[in-house]
Amino acid sequence: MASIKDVARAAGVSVATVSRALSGRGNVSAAAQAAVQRAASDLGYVVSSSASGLASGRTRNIGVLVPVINHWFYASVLEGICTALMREGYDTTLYQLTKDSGQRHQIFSDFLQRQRVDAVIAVNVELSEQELVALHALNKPLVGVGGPLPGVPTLHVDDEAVSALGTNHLLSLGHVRVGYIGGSSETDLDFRVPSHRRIGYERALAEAGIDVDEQLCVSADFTMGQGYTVAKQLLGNPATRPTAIFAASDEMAIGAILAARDLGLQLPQDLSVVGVDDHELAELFGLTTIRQQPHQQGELAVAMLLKAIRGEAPARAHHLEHQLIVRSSTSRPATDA
Amino acid sequence: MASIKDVARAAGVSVATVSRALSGRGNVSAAAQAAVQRAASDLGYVVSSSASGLASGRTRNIGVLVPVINHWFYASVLEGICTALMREGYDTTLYQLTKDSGQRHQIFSDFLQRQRVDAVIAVNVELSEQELVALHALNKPLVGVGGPLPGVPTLHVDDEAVSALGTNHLLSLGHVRVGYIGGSSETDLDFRVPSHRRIGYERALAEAGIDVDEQLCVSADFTMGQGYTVAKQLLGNPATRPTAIFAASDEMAIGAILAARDLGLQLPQDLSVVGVDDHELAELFGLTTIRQQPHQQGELAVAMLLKAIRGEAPARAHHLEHQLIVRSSTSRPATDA
DNA sequence: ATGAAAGCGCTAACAG
DNA sequence: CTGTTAGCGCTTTCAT
Repeated sequence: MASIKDVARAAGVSVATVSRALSGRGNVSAAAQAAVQRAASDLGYVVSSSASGLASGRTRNIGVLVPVINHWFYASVLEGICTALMREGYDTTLYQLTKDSGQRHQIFSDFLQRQRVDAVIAVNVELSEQELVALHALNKPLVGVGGPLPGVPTLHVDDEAVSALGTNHLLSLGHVRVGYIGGSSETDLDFRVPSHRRIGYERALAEAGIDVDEQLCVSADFTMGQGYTVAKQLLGNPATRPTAIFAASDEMAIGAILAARDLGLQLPQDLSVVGVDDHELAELFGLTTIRQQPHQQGELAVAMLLKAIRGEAPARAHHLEHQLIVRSSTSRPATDA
Repeated sequence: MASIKDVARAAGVSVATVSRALSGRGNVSAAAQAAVQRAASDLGYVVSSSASGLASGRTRNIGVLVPVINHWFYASVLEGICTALMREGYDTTLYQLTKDSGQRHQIFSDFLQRQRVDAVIAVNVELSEQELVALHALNKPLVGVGGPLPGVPTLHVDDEAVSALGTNHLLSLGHVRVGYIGGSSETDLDFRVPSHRRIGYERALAEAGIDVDEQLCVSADFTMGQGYTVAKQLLGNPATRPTAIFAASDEMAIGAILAARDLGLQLPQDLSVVGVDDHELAELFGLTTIRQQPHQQGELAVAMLLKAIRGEAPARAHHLEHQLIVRSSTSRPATDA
């Protein structure tokens, strides 16, 4: 394991010059720069993260907090983060923030305290007051993605606008009985998203002069399986069934499509469905949806964070773009004739 | 930020004793132990990873190499790894090994060289000879999950046995025309899995005295979308269509089920389908499958690695259990009458 | 069982 | 622009 001394010797300069040449901090003559570069690559020298971290206080490592990994949205954001960080020479250290309070406590009181990371990205995590305090007490740059976090600049789509758009798409096609599949109050606690989505849905209806029919609003946990289950309930009774459904996630929307098929309903003649996400499966099901781009959200979060680390800008919360993608799951309702 | 000196002072002992008490290395009297523990928690002291790493050479951090994150299998393994490592007080640092050769090179020549990790878990990554050499040159404990890696103890299911089991299930039901959806030669390079799965399929047929019909064997990329596409081809011609399909992943199997439905085929009367994984969606589709438990594979990999780190055991490659889960997607073929 | 002290490998004043 | 040097906070001999 070559050390900085070896490089200094080989390059015929002092260790300080090596440090400067390799880190790009401080002035180094072109000649020295070249000599160092050459010696370093000859020796296969790479700066030790521990030594550098100890001396400088900078680790070139970012902590990422996620509630679950095995889920399209989180995995996509994580990929974006990881890709962007790597490009900048940063490592990504992953902390899964489950429901287990012991584990959570350990993360905030040990893992994040041991100075392994320069900053933290929190993806859609819901924190207790205490946890939030602990996070801020780190005194490190923080960026949120997804759910808003008090005091933390956060990137997320405008959930209310998203669902208003989806609902309006259906209303504009002529649907009047528009169902809603959202998050349960339980998942509400984690995401804060469903309630905003619900509000957007209700707002769109109100603007169209339509009353909310509680019978048409059901809750699931954002998965395809639950989407299927609740949609079957919603669609089972031909007398009360909606002609269209707005689902707060593509996975639930696809569950609803499968339920409709199993009930013998044809899309879009008998039922229109709109989702949210533009999940990788949306196309396969011809699902009309509102696209959000989690991968890109991750990359953006990294960009914001690095700015903060470099002291360039006071990161600000930010609404991300969303876009209606119309496919074959929506059309005008069948005329009752 | 309290340092070890502060703790030493507060506990009335030397820094050496604090270090010993907190790390559990070396002998410490019960009294000193208690005093240190108390002082540390009073001060909210946590060992600095950089300082400890620099002094000891141990980082309490494990590097995980994955080809992609946004995929059920990888995300599940990763969750298992992350959970198990956290339980042991280790951090998880993620390296996504894409196809980009520049990025890959950077990972092996920089990221893994900077001594940030004590050991590496490689999940289903296919390495070049050079990369493999670089990995071994780290001289750190290594464990593989999924695809076998030369010279690295690896955990994985017996792919040949898995597909032989799936195929045999279909044969035992009386199917004779059994199709196969496997990986393409392109994905073969990454996984090495498809070829083993293909071999198991062929072995099962051979043992039943059935010749492989190349017309019935198609390739996809392990996704639902491609599974759908190739299955439509496979099932389109009623004269040549198989009565059963064995797919090398549940996602492809589900794609095949969707294709069959779109072609007006009833499962399991007109077509039986078997997958591999026991993906979270398998139940929704009533898919008969061979379960492998990636989350558990991740946990096991961690256990093996920690043993190696502690110098306890020479980790050995290992076949993991798999299990046939019979659901409603398989039955006897319809009698031609 | 405990303490003193020598590093671990690097960075960042500081002096020139 | 460059070199010297004092730490960064901890671990680990080596004594005692």
